[in-house]
Amino acid sequence: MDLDLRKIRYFMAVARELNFGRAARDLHIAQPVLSRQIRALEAELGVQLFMRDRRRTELTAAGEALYTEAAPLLAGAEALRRRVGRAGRGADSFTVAFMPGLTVTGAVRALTAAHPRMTVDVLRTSWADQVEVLRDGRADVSCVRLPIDQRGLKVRALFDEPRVAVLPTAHRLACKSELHLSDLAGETLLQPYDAVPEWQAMTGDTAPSGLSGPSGPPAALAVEEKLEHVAAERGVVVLPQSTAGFYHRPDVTAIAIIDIGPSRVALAWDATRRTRLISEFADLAATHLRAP
Amino acid sequence: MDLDLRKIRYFMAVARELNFGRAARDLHIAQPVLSRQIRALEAELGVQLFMRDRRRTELTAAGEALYTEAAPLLAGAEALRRRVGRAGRGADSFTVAFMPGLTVTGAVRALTAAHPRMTVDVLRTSWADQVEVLRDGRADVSCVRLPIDQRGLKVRALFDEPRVAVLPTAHRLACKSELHLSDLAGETLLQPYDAVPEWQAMTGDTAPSGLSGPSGPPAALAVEEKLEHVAAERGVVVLPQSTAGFYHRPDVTAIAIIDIGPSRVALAWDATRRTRLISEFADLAATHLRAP
DNA sequence: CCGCTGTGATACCTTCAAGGCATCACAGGT
DNA sequence: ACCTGTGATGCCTTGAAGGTATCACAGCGG
Repeated sequence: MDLDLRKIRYFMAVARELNFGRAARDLHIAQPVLSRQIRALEAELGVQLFMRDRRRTELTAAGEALYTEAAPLLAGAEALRRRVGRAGRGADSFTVAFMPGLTVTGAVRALTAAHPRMTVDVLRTSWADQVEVLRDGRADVSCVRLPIDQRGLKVRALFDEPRVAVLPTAHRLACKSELHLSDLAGETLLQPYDAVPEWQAMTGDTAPSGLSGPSGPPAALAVEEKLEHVAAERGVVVLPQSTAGFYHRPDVTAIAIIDIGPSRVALAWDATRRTRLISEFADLAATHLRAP
Repeated sequence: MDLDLRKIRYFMAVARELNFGRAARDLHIAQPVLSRQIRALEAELGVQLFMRDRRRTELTAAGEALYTEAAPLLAGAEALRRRVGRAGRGADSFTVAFMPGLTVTGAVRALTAAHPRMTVDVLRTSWADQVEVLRDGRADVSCVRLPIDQRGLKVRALFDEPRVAVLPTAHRLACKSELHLSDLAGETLLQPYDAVPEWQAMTGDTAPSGLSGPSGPPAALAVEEKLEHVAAERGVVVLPQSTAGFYHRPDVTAIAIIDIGPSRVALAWDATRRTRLISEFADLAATHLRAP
């Protein structure tokens, strides 16, 4: 009758690993159990999900469909449990997530003033988190930097801000008041190429999403770590102005790049949620959040 | 670990009925089973969902939260199963839903031409269905008449069209070429007031959503039924021009109302879905679907 | 006051699905 | 020929979900 979220979660593990044994270990169950559960799921859906070939396991078309569509369902279930738990703890609360460098205080203050009996929480996110917190219910709205995967979300643009290059203070360019992107030719970019599309156009570099430099550190670094690498003269990073301005250390310098697309900051929320408080906060954010 | 959709469905039944016995009968299970399942759900969520009072059953705040948030989750599960089933049947297909009176042929033709190997289905909806089909996966896009509940959906406006009054052909106004809303003062409106907001402003009538007239027939009539009532001179209805034009019968006449807000037609789709085909169809719809 | 009715909860049993362990069947490599 | 890694089968145990019978209690009518 109802489909079983446990089985769906099992399926997701197998689809990720494409290997029943490893997936079973990840799930902390025995492999035969997993085999049977997947067969049961296939029977229940009336559809074959995997092509098992004694030697390798592959997704069928139906399996692909399930793999892409099931993630939001599981996230939705998690979000539901979080929100109900919060409602049960009696707290009429509202959580605003934000990326480091963005300041949501003004809008949060205004919301608190409008609803004195409500608890307004804030939650710091990272690049990886900024949308996730909406899908799993940890936050009601999230102040994000575009681009994001907008599926399942409503997004409202707040403001644009210039992007800056962060250089070692000792760098030959560090004394300039502004830069063109071409000034950076030959520098090593310490971040995934797709974070700065113009870089790719300039250098022709198309490595998927690793860091440049042959032995570069792994991707998805925290901003603090990136700055550490810059200070060590291992390369440069390009950041939104407010992000770079948020961390100040004497050994690195941020300089505006004038011929590069701006970074856009937006407010995002779950498209299925109630609208009252969220749209109220969106209005407040639009008036209180501006480029620095 | 994972929450159990069966229990959620049981909860929804109890929350609807606010009575364990009746809910159990609706679910075709015994009442003690339902009591235990709800208690188990409460234990699992760590939250009380109902205030049981020997005499009546009421939702707690957490229960309210669950009641409003669980519906999209259950619909999403249903949609998932539908889509996977369809993918399993091998058909790479795309389903376009539409309200009666709207003609989607042009856009469907264009999509078929662009993807000759894909099956493009169409699905007729009603006012009650037009959004439901998206939430439960019966359609990929739906050509709707606004306003709709936009939660969980993306919406793109297509065109506006005038609204007409449908009168008995024998009516004193049936020979006019156009009407003002005030011409209809004193007529009986055979549809929910909120379908025509201006009517409410004109007459001061504020009955919630029943039909006017003391012994009016029940709400949510099909268009054909409304026309039948009009022909029987029991009152008038206000419809979008294309809806009225779609059904022609000699005993009723449609006349444009010139001082009333237009009816807006839009394309809507599930906000969580993949975007490729949908946005392609949205572009086709924007160019091919126009006011008649 | 007593008994009737409708409410949800409890007790006890049965069935079946989910879990574990041991083992099999088979494809590739050494 | 043997070993290794793969997923599938067989058999057992446990626990959850289902059922029936019954209880405890609030309200109502006589």
